[in-house]
Amino acid sequence: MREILAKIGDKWSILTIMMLSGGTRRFSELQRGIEGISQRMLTLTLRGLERDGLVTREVFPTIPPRVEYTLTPLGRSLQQPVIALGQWVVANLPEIDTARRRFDAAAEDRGGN
Amino acid sequence: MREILAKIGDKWSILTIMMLSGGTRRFSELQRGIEGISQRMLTLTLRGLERDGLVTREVFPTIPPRVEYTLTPLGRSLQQPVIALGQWVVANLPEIDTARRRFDAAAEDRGGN
DNA sequence: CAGTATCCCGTTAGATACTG
DNA sequence: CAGTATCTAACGGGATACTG
Repeated sequence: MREILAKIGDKWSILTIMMLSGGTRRFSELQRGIEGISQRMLTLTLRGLERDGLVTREVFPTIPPRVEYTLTPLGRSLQQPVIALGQWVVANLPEIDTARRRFDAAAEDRGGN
Repeated sequence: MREILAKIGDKWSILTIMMLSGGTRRFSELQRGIEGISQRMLTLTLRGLERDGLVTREVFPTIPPRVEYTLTPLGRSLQQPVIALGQWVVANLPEIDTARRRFDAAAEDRGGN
């Protein structure tokens, strides 16, 4: 369970699932949509999701090549929780930021590093 | 947002929040409840959650010392999404496991190392 | 009890270069 | 386009020892 949570909860996995919630996407679309992800990490993330049965990978042998990723039914069942989490983060980002500044300022006062 | 997700999505944070969903807990209770966490990681995780305003830390200057951790309102607002995620994992663990074995077996066939 | 302080190693992720 | 391969710096996290 720890291991599954670590994988599902992984930031790249969450962002990828959020992207795929909008429907089938190509590799390059995902990379453009997920800010900051490297080619390597996108590949590894997609392989992991595929392995866990959350995503299917379909290759079109055209030139140039084209690969499409789609959520499986299992993957879609994960949408609700994951999107809820994502929305929570977006909604509460300002409050977290404030809390951090307060915490850091207090640490500073106590003789911060 | 990436950074917040990375922190929230962290396995220890999720498990800690799940533990604290049951109410206020002492340091040692948390350590016993979260299987596999080290003293160091529990301390670091709690500091992070405290910094982000999700958890409060209350020290009782008794002998022996006693420290209690409680979810803040912000932390409690995170309960729903986090617990939903945890429940999804528990509910779908078998299916994920099956998918993995299938995937690994297929890789094996294709000459997987 | 509830930490803090070190040491240290394995994994991870970013950058870069190459390919079917 | 959609990867794979390789190298390396950074980080995570365990073990251990010490303390208010």
